[in-house]
Amino acid sequence: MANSGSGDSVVDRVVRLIEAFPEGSAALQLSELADRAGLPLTTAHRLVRQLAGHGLLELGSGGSVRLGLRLWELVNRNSPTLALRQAAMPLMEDIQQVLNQNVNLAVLDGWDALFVERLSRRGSVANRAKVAGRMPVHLSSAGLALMAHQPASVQAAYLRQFKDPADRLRAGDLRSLLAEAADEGYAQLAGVVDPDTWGIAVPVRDARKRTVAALGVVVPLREMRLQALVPALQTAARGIGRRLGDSRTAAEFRSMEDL
Amino acid sequence: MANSGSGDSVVDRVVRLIEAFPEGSAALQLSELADRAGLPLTTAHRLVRQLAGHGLLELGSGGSVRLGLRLWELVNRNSPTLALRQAAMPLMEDIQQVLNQNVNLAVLDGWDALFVERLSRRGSVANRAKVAGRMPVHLSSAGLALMAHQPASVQAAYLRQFKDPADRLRAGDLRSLLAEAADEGYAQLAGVVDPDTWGIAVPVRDARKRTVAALGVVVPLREMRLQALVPALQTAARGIGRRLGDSRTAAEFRSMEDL
DNA sequence: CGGCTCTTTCCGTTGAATGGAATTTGAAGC
DNA sequence: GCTTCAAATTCCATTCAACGGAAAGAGCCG
Repeated sequence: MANSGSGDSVVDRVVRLIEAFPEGSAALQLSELADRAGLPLTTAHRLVRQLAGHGLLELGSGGSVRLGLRLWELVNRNSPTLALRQAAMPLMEDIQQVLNQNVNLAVLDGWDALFVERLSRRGSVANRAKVAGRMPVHLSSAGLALMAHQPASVQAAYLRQFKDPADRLRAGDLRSLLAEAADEGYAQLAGVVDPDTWGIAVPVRDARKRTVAALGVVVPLREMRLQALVPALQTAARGIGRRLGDSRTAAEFRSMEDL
Repeated sequence: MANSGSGDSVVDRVVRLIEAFPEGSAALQLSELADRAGLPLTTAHRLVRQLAGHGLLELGSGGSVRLGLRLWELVNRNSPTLALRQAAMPLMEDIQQVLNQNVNLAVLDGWDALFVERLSRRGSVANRAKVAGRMPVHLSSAGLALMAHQPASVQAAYLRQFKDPADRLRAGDLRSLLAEAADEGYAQLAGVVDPDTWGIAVPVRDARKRTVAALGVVVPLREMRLQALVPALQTAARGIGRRLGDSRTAAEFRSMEDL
């Protein structure tokens, strides 16, 4: 064989290599990495060495590989969420101080809510819904808040997913959940991660009224007081939207290419 | 011509492309990106499209390119600094609450301090020393604290840089600064960014006593009270080191390959 | 509308990427 | 200390994916 026995380009392989790291893993053995990326050991070895040469990966002793500090730096000094996070941070801190609850900020990516920032309840150690974590739209209040305010075409495409026989029921439920969230201006959902918590989220709109993010809190069931939470969140969300106004964030969602 | 007219591999080019984004830029024109990366327009175009296909880059309307959400996700859910930041976060919050000052956490990368986390003074808006920002070792208290506790070989290599005629003076100054920092157990430096602020940083050591990070604060000159700050920082730094104990962070610094 | 700039497609050329085989390294077991 | 086994690493002949100049398309502005 020669250039790529299978039908994928070098770029494809590099991407697969980076994607092959399982969530939260510190380091991987080269052979395991090759395996996970579906690459011949030799090829993986060559690519890893090249990437490590640029600092995007780092080689530990004994063939262990992990993401490089340089890559972290490049992405984080320039992340697509930077403007959003900068706009949101002060207001998220306000929420955290006033309500003393876990606060989070998510954007829509495909059919998931992707959490881009979070602040923990003071004193809490629990670390659910980590930064850079995902939750399916229908399993998170943030996801529902985001989807409820998407253009009709996106919602339709989303709901089409659930047209499968077994899920028939779900589609109806979801549709009304979304409608309700759209009407009320917030989404709520009994905690899926933890049965004793409740999630509430509101949409964050930019100057052009497009929903670019969701601002949410996770509260213990017994401390749940919608009357207090929702207005606070909505006020903060508007504040974020305003600060977002000038900077050209856009946060274009990748919509249905994924299928 | 054929495969790579110049002498660089596909991987090299992809890396150059990602590195070509200037700090904090939202989006770049394709042609400008090609220019900055030193790639023929056609080649840049092809690579960008491939990367965008995987979500590592995103294409805006009109040929604008920026880093993709997917890349941000992959790197941040799995960053090499994750363990360090998780260990440090609660104690950084303590410092922030107790002292009410800007707190930051840095690691050594080459001859720079790379800031991996920061908390702002309550109510402050100033956003200096951003996350993923760099400061040369000799211009930051964090850098000095880190370098002061590196093995002798690393320090020697570092100081060798300043052996150039013009910098002759500096080498001596630096050497004594480092020695002092090592003796005292903390480093201080009059604000370089802002003339009215002062930086103080202490080393964070892991279970094997290796200095893996620096914990620092930036305080207004008039609020400078070493007696109060240093012990608080040192206590927190020890706490971080302890929490780091089991998780295998290592944070191997890339030392002198850079020259 | 014509001139300009930037993006995108086309396509023949060719050397960089490839991966099986062989070798080395290193850790665990006897 | 010696053997075994699994891993990383080096070697190298083969060949197709990457390359990039040229040309075509897309916007934009005066």
